[in-house]
Amino acid sequence: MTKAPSRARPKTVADVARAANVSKATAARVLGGYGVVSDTVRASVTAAAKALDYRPNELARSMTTGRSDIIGVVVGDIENPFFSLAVRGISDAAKAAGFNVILANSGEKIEAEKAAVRLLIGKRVDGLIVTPSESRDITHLRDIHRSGRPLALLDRALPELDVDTVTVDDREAAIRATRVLIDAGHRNIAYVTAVEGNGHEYFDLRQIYTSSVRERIDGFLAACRDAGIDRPERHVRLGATSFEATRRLADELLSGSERPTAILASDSVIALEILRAIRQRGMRIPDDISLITFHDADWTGVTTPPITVVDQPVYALGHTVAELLIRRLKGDIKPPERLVLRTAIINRGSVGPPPVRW
Amino acid sequence: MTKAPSRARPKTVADVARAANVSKATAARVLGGYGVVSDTVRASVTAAAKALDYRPNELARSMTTGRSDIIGVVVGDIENPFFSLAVRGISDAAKAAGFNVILANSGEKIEAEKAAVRLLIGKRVDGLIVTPSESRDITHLRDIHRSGRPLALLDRALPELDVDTVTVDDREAAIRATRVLIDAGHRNIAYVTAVEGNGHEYFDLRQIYTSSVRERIDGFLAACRDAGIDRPERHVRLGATSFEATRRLADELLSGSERPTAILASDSVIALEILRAIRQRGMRIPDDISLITFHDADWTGVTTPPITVVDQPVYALGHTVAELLIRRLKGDIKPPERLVLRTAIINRGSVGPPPVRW
DNA sequence: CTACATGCTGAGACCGGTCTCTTTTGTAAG
DNA sequence: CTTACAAAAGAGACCGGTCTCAGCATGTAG
Repeated sequence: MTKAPSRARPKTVADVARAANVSKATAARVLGGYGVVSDTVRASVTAAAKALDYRPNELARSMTTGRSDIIGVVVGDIENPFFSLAVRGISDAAKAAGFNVILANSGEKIEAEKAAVRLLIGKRVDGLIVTPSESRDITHLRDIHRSGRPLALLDRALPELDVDTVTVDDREAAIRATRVLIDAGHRNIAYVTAVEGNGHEYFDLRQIYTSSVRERIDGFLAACRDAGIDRPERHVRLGATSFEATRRLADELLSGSERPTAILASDSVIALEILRAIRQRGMRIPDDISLITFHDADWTGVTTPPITVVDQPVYALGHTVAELLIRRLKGDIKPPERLVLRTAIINRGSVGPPPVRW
Repeated sequence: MTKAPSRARPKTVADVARAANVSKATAARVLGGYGVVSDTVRASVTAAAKALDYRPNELARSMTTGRSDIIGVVVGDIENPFFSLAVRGISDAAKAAGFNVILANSGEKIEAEKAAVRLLIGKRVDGLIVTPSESRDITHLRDIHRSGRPLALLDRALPELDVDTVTVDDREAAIRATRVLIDAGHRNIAYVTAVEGNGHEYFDLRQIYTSSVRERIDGFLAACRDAGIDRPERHVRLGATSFEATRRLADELLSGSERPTAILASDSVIALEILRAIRQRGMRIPDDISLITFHDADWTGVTTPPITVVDQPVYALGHTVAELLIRRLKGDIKPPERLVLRTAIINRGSVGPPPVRW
């Protein structure tokens, strides 16, 4: 039987000091590992601390020091394997440097993102890593910066915000992926992405407030135009923000009269849902339709056929941005860096020539 | 150009009080939303706070109140979709009740788990949810409990620790899954699981210190013995703790002279690696080998054939344990509950009769 | 023997909130 | 015009650490 929750007040420095017959200041020096103390006193304080089972109150500590050794991370969606892997990169880098990580989910909602930032700032994290869900409303990010706390951006850049940023070459990646499809003979290629949009069809690039999404669409369009494809923007589909939405989008796409012969998906979660829709209609990849997706999610290698992907250095993305932030936390005052990591296409079996119609 | 990190000292209650020409106590009442203040004063304080861009210092706040409105969560591996989904369940329940969540990863290492618990306790979280990585060394968990902070256990029970616990019917689930294979005619079934073990082959159930793992193995063995299978423990493989280890295990299994005709995997990450190994050898499912895995990971439905799985109510697992903890945080003093959620088999296409040899 | 540097310890302010207790103010009854 | 009493505002202690500064003892050089 475990002891009843006695709510025993945790021991404090003062308690230890009393037990060791020294002043609070001296006990604090030993316990906090600063200043200078004689060996004899150190020993007796340490002994008293152990006897009382003393644990420092990190709250009080970081209230006076102003440091918490914590990095706050706000990501769009932890359930997306893209982010969980990036977070591991961040955690590993943080741990190596003696920092801890607090994670908060924004669900890609600007309001939740603001709330998360407010929370983390309130908890006095030393610095933040954010995946900004949009570029229109960034006052909360400006505030972080203004409060003197370092901020670093992950996966999405904000031109107006001059802070350390790590992204991938989204535009290039989209061009290369699109070219793979074009080279295979496709002319009717759909691009499906997760950004919230008003209306799925027509759009203006300036309506896309997430840099990575915009870059990719831009690359997609460029590659299409380059190949002489007419009005490629007709085939861009926005709004794949949930299972259901993606499913609806995919169904529309596959049943329409101008059914694409190839689809490019902007992340593996979307691709999976599209794949399901394709399967359900009894269509075959790559004979009936070709598919490429961003993010080399682990399952993409085990489907039949395996899926051709844009391989992003996700772990490195997280690891690098954390390193940048930590460097800043340690007092580096170099001008902000904007790193762009390279992606690569992994050719597997999901791309073939377009089907010949009657 | 954003303003240089001016390191402007954040505004405090005292600053606001001064600006509004009231006492610190009064300003605090308005800002903290407690006590009673006249409407006029409230208005002027609020205005001053806005003008100064005041943000409360949660650290200082929770230092005096003793509450932080934070739930600490320690899970084995955030990258495992099982845990990310459970964490979403926790987060949703927490958010609904006005709590925030701090996440820490133990990597299934007991030392990291202890460090994480120490950190969270130090940060004075209000309560903890832990997925204990083993049952031998639980002093740190006892300590949480002793310090008066509520603790709840997720997915893994500890008989010696009488706290709120939510698990699934692991033993039953394993029995049912094994029966599916037995009913299909299999007699040589391997069970592959992730627990750290000294030696992969022989083992004693008492050597398994993770309750869910033990329960499942127990169920597997029971079902096998029930079917008259001789020494089924020969076919239990421990140690699938990493990509590489799992791969090695799978290769051994598939190349051995007593190659199993069916495999039961204890989680989807393991199953995926086994699937890869099977594919690479050119073997086909279910003709050459049958496969069932715990956890209805999203990819299991899109492979060819789709994989038969043990569907665990993962989201509910997280949601429920969080609710239990929150109830306790709100002062409920009922005796601890141990909830066991039900699982179900989803029959898909990865189980067939064993192949006939020559 | 005095002067001064050095090492160690103690006293107490401080961080930014909360909260108790006291004082002031406003209002209505006598 | 008091008096009574509630409502509102203020003063200051407190939480548990850190950190500055002062004090004291000892060591060493002049």
